[in-house]
Amino acid sequence: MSTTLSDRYNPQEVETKTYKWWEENGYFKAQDLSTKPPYSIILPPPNVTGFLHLGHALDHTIQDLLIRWKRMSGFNAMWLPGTDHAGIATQSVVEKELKKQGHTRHSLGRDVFIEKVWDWKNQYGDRIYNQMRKLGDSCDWERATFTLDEGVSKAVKKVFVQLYKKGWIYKGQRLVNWSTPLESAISDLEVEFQQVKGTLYHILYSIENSSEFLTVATTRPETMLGDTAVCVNPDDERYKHLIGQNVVLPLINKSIKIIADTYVDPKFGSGVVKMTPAHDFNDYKIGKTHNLEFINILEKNGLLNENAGPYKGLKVQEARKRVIDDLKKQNLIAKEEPYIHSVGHCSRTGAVVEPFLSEQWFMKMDKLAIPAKRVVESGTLRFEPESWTKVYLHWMNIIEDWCVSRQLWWGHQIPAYICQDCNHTTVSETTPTVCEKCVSDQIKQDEDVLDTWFSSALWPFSTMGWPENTEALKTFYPSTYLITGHDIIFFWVARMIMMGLEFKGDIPFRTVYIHGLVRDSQGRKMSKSLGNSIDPVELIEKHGADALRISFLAHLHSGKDFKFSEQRLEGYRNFMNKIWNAARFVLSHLQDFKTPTEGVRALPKKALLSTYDQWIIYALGEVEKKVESALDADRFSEAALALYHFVWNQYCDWYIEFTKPLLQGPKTEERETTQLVLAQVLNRIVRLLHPFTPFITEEIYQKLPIKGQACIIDEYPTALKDKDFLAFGNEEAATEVEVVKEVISSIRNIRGENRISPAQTMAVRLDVNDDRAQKILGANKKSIMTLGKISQLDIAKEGPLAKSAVALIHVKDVSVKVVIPLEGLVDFAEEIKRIEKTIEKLAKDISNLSIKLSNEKFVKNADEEVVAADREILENSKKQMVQLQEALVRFQ
RNA sequence: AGGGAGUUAGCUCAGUUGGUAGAGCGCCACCCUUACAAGGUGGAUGUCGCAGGUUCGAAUCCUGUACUCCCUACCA
Repeated sequence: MSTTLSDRYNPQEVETKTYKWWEENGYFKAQDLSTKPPYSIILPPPNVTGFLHLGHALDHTIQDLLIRWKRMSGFNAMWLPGTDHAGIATQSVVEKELKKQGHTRHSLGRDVFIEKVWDWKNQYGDRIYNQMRKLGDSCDWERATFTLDEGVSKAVKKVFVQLYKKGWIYKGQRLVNWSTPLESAISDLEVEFQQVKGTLYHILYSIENSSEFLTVATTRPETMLGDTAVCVNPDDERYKHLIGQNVVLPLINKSIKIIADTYVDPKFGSGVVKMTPAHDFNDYKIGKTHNLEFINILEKNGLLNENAGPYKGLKVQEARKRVIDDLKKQNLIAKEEPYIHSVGHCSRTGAVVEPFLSEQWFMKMDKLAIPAKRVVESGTLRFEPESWTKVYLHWMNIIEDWCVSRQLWWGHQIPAYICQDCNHTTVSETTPTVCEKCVSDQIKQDEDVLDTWFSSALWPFSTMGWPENTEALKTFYPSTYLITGHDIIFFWVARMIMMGLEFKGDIPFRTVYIHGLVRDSQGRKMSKSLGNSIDPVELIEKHGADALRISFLAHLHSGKDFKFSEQRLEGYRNFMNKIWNAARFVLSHLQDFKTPTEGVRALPKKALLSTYDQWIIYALGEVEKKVESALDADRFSEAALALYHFVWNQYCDWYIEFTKPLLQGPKTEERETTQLVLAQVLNRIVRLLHPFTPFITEEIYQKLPIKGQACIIDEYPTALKDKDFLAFGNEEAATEVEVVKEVISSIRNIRGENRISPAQTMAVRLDVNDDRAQKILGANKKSIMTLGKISQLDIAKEGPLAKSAVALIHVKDVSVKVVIPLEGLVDFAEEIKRIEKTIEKLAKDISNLSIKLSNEKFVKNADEEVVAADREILENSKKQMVQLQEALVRFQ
C-alpha cells in the first residue's frame, strides 16, 4: 500500500470509495443478539418524496456522530433508517406527474392510482438513502423500513383496533381544516398562515320587531349564509337588553338569536360577532356550548351547497362578491375597510383552508397523555436541552383529540368496514367477510386513510417487528436517543411517547435531543419560495462531507437555531486540509520507521523521550478527557472544538515544528522514539476525530504505519483505555514547553511589532536567575533558535541592556527575561510605541489589582488561592513595569 | 393573548459550581520559511441590551425594563 497522500485533500475521490468499502465489509450492521451493550437510534423517517436538505444533514450528522462514537466504544450500535409514505406529499407528487399525462386519480380509480404511487416509490424511494450515503450515515441498511411495509401495516391495524375497542378511537362530526383541492382534512401542521390583505365588511342585521340594526363585522361575508346566531359580551351595556331577542339574517331572511358569551371582546369592532358554527373554529366551540344549529354551506370540493340557497354552486370567492353586491343593493353594508389578517393555506396546494364540518375518526388523547406526562416529569425520559420539558408538558396539558382520518388514497386505509344493510361499523385487523352485527356480506371498507403521523407514532417499535416479541425489540427497545428538531415535538415525539407507553409499556427512547432548525445566514427559514435553500449534496461535492459535518458539530449549541454560513464551512474545509497535510508530513517522515509488532500498544522508551514528546502525550491525555466528558454531556461542539484546537494549535503549530530538527537529522534512537510518538498520536487523533469526520480519518488511518483493520471499528480513545501510552505524558514537560513557547512568542512579537523582516538575522539573550530556567532554556536552545528565527542565542545570568527590547516571561515559578538588542536593526520609534502600549496595559492591571488587594474584605473572604494568584500577578506586573520603564528611558 | 428562548468584538457564536472577557470568520501589517497560501507570524477591536439589588467581587445569581426571535392560539 502506498504511504503517500496527494498534496491537497480531495474529498470526492475518497468519499464514495470509502463508503462503499465500509458497507461491503458490513461495518454498519448491528446484532440482534450480542454480548455488547446495546445502543440504538431510530432515524426520524424523511418523506419518501423528499430530497436531503440541510436540516436533515444536521440531524443525521448528530446521529451518525453518536452511533460511530458508541460503535467505536464497544457498543452494539444500531441505527435504523426508514422513510415515511407522507400521504399528502407523495400523493400530490404523483398526481402532478399524472396530470402531465392527462390523468387524474379519479380517472384512474383508486387501485390503479395506488399502483402508480408504488411505481413511483419503487423508482425514486431510494433517492434520499443515496444522499444519506454521501453524508456518511452509517445506518444498518438491512433494517431499513418504509411506513407502508407489511409489518408496519400490521402494527397500525392492531393499534387502531385495540384503541377502538377501548373506546379511544371514535368517529364523530367535527370541524376540521379542509383542503378543497385535495378534498381532504389536513392536519394543523399542514396549514400555513399567511398575512393577507382583505376587507372587513360591516354588515347591518336588523333587530326583529324593532327599527334598529346591529352591526357585525366580517372578512368572510359569504359565511353569513350559515349563521345561526349573533353573539355579544354579556356585560356589554349597549346590548344587554337585546340578549335573547332575535335578528333577521339578511338575504335569506331567517330569524336567528342574539346570544351572549364572554368570548366576545366588546372593544373590538362593534362588539357583535356573527356565529357560523359550521365554518369557524371559535364559532364552533360557542355553537357547542350554546347548542346552536350547525349549517354546512359547502360541498367537499369547496362549492356552495343547497344551504346557500341562490348562491348554490358558486365558488367561495364568487359567492363573497355576490353576497356583497346583494347587501349593497339593500344598503346593508355600513362600512368597508381594508384589513390585513392571517389566513390559513394548504401547504400542499396553496388553497385557502376552509373550516369544514365532516365525519372524521378521532383518537381520544387525555388518558394517553397522563403516563406520557409522568415519564417526563419523573425524569425517566429526558429532554436535552431540558427547557423543552416545559414546552412538552404545557402542550400535553392542553392536548385535544386527534383527527386521525384523511380523505386520501395513499396511506393506511382505516380497518373499519361499514355494513351497507344495517350501517354498523365492524373494526377488525383481518378483512371481515360479513358484518359482525347483522351478518350481511354487503360490507365496504371505510375509504379514508390514516394521518401519516399515526404510523409514525408507532415507529419506535413497529420498525422492530412489533407485535411479535422479536429479538430486535428485546435488545434495542427503548432506543437510546431520539434526535430531532423542535418543530415536531408535539406532532411526533409526544405521540411516540404515548403509543410506546400504551403498547410496549415502556418509553420509546431514553433521551430526546432537540436541535435547532437550520436557517440561512440572515436567520431566515430556508424555503423554496425565498430561494435561499441550499442543497447539502452540492455542498458536499464542493467542500466534502467531513467539512460539512464538523461545521455543524462545532457550532451546534443547546438546541438553538443554526445559522448556516458557507464561509464558516470553508473554514472547516481548511481544517480538513490541515489535517491532511499534517498526516502527509508525518507519513513522509515515517518512511524509514519500523512498525512495532505491538502496534497501537507499542510504548516508547521513557529515557529516549524528548520534552516535546512528553508534552504532546500529556496534552493528548487532556484532550481525551475533555472529549469524553463533552460527548457524555451532549456537548458536541465542545468536543469538536477541543479536537480542532489540539490538532491545529498543539500538534501542528508546535509539536510538528519541534520534531523537525530531529526528523531531519541522522538516525538515532531518539529520532525513532519521536517517530513512534508522532505515529501514535496521529493514530489517536484520527480515531478521536472519526465520528466527526469519518471519511478523511478512515483514509488517513489506512495509510498509517500503526493501525488496525478499520478506523470505523477501532477503539475510541479515552484517557482510561489509553492509560499505558498516556502514562508517558508529563506535566513538568508541559510547563517546560510552555516556557519555550512563551519565549519564542515574545521573540516573534518583538520582531513583528518592530517590523523586523524575517530575513534579518537577530541575536537574542535570555537572562535567568535560577538553575531550572537555565536548564530548560539550555535544553531547548535549538528549538528557540529555529522557531524564533534567530542567529545567535545566549543564556546568561544578567547582561547589559543598552538599546534592547525586553520582555519578561513567567510560567508557574519559572522566569525569563528576553533581551533583544535593537541597535542598528530598527527605528526606535516602533519599539517605544510597543513599550508604551505594554506599559499602558500593565498600569491598568496594576491599578485594578492593587485596589482589589488593598480591600480587606476581599483578602478576608476570597479563597486563599485566588488571593495568592492575584498577588503573584501583581508582583510580576510590577516587576515588568519597572523593567519597561527603564527600557523606555534607555531609548529616549 | 399564553408559552419558550435570546441580547457578549464588524459578523456568527462560546463562556459548566460568581474570581482581571474567548474562538472562528472578517480586518491591518509582514512573509511563497522544503506538510499545508485552503498556509505562517504578529497586531487591532468589547462600560458582556439598560436600570436596580445580593456579594469583598456579577457576563455569570435576583428583580424590573427595552428590544429581537420562535412556538401555540387569535385576528369577528
